[in-house]
Amino acid sequence: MKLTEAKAQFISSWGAFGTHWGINRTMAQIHALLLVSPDPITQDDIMEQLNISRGNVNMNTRDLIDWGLVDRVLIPGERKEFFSAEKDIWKVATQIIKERKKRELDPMLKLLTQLEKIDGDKKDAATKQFIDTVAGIRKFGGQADKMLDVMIKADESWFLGNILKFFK
Amino acid sequence: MKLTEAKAQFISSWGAFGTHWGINRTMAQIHALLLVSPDPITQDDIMEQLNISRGNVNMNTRDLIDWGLVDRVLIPGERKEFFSAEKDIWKVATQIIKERKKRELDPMLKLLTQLEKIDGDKKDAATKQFIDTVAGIRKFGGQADKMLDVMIKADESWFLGNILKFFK
DNA sequence: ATTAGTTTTCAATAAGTTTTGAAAATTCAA
DNA sequence: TTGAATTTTCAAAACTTATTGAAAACTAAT
Repeated sequence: MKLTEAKAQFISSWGAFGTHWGINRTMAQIHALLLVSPDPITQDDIMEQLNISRGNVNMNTRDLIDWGLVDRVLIPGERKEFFSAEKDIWKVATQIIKERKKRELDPMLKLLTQLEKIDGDKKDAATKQFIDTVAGIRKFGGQADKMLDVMIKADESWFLGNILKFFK
Repeated sequence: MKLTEAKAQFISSWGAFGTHWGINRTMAQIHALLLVSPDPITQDDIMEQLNISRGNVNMNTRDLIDWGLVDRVLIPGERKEFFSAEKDIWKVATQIIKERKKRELDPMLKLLTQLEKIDGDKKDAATKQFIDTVAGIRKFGGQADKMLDVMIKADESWFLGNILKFFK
């Protein structure tokens, strides 16, 4: 397989992969393109390589920047803005975990804590079932939350070194 | 807050939550409804409680069954089919992990392994960058894969007990 | 201050996904 | 068998989300 073909394959698969994770196809493709580009590239480069409109590139690069996965780069003497992606996959992963935790897990845990406080007879089967289910999810979520916090703070080599010992 | 209100809130939030994870709103809502129902319920119950069509209930319960999250239950003397969800959240989580690993992670790792084998001059910046990026993702994915395998096989109390010691 | 280059916005539209509902298929009891 | 109850299917419709492209806003050089 040649480089050009491999890049196209990677970009397309990364895009499809992203859709399973609530990330839109184009955003994931732009991210993939930046991941395999050795140097920063412009809006026009992205438009041309992925065959998408300027507006689309603009919106999706902005989202990628909000996610902390892409940076604007200013190149001296150049009028246009350039974009580059963090290429260390550990940093990419921890950044995504950090954001999704903040946007999804934390609010869900807050809600579950509220829902556990319902008034009602704890002897009633429906009430008991509800409280048990909600409490179970909340406890599990709380453990996941703690675990992810440690992951975010950890350093890759420490983490992988230890996780392998743990999961011997 | 009263039970009915809390259930509605839970179902609606679980549905919204699901959309961030590539699961459609209705499927997540049906799952939520089953999670908080003490006894198995029928298609008609689901239709009525969530205000959705028979076809929709049918398709989404089938998907939930494919995911291994919901079971058909036969109640002696009843003509209709009943549905019930696994309520142990650890089992729910490991089941989801197992399925997503099979459907997404495993094929992605297979592809990345292929892409690393491209022909081309390893001295060329673009080629080198590509191979490095792909190899980085593949290695990281491989570790995640191993870790998830252990989780799937583990028992909840063992896992949470140890993970807390690990992440002291 | 003007202008050419560049980025951003956003209403219109296109594309994609979910839902409906009625017909077809299936199941089961008599 | 027959037929009533139930489940399944799937084309059409409704809804949701993503994309375009042209106008507006911004930026920097002259």
